[in-house]
Amino acid sequence: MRSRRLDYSESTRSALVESAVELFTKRGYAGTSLDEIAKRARVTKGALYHHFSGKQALFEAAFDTVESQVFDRLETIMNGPGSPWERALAGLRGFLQSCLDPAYQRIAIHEAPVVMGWERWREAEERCSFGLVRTGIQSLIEVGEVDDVPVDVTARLLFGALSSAAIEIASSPEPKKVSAQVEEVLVRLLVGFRRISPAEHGKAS
Amino acid sequence: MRSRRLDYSESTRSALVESAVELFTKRGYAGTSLDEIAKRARVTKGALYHHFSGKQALFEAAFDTVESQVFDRLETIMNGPGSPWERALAGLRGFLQSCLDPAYQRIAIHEAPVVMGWERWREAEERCSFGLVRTGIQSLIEVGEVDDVPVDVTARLLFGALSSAAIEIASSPEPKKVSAQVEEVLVRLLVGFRRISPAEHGKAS
DNA sequence: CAGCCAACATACCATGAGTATGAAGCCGGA
DNA sequence: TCCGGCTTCATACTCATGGTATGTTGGCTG
Repeated sequence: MRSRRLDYSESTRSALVESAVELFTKRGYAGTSLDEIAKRARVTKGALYHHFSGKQALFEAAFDTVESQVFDRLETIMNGPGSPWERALAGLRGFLQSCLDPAYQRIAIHEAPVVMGWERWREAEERCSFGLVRTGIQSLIEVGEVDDVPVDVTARLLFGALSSAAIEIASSPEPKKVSAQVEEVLVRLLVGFRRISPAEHGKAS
Repeated sequence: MRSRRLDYSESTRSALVESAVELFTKRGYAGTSLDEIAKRARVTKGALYHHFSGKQALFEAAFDTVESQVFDRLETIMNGPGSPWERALAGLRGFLQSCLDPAYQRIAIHEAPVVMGWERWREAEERCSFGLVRTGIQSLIEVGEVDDVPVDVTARLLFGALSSAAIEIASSPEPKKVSAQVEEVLVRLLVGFRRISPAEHGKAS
């Protein structure tokens, strides 16, 4: 039988992470103090340091939560129905949508590479959103929809473009308009990579 | 006649900026202390705070120097000889080359958006590298080489892709190979945007 | 129910950004 | 040439904050 203490423990831990996500999103990593995070979770710094080895570790926990949320969502899209091409387009829209979440944007896209270090961030992303972009391109190539381009590099380029675009969208006064433009350009871009005859385009997009 | 004091003053100021560039590049913004920067410039924190209002201001000064270096280089390329298409490709290579500089990479690309805030970074980039990408695309459209895509968004996408690619290149064990792949994919991408007949491709690339 | 240990709280230390004040030397004017 | 002022910097602090060391409480286990 599950111990009562473990329930409590896990509860405070998740409260800390949740608090961290909110505050890191609002004021950034450097701008938020551990006392503040602990206070918002209604515990003290002692509890925080019991559950996490330090500020970085807490940030990575926050990163994991926001990242996994987006990942779950995109995974269902990418493994959903439709042709690889359609799923790729749907995934693209899904990613742009996800990037509108302030938490994902600031924590996972903006600050994570700086706070965690680029190498570690890259590693984590490999198993998450970036990994999906990668496999998406991979499958498009395998099915023959797209020419045989270097997968890693192409995925990196696309991911970078998507991230920038997402921030542009979020910080724009007219997100809807910019979002539509981004989609237009991206589709145009992907179509440029296609092998299939132009007759297919209307059907896919 | 130029005062002697002004010479001294400017000298220490530039020494501080130079020191800041080196240390920020090596250990990042959060990882370097002002005492360290001042010590390397053979002055004390008092001098530092006389010339700059704080750590952020010093960072922005460092940002400006590395950014302007790259800008100067790219500007001569973009305003150089050749067709808009050729100059665009040359500028592209120039940018990738510039991104291999650790200082530009860490300060201007990685940390600046976080330290300065994305809005301010965007503003600064508008007048620098990003501005060049923008005007490059603009002129390609005007000449009729490229379809009439939304300039702002396309520039943002391309710039994001380029930045990511540059980091990928720099942190790769085989930079040459990755760099070549990036160029391949990018050219492929730009060609997808072209209107002109495929016969022109060989000449341009 | 005894005592042990996880789960915290409290009190402390060290570092580093920012500030207040002081000294030193260049510059212009008498 | 000498003097007042002002720029340029140095020294000595304060304060916020990440991290640590130690104390305390309450559930669980034999």
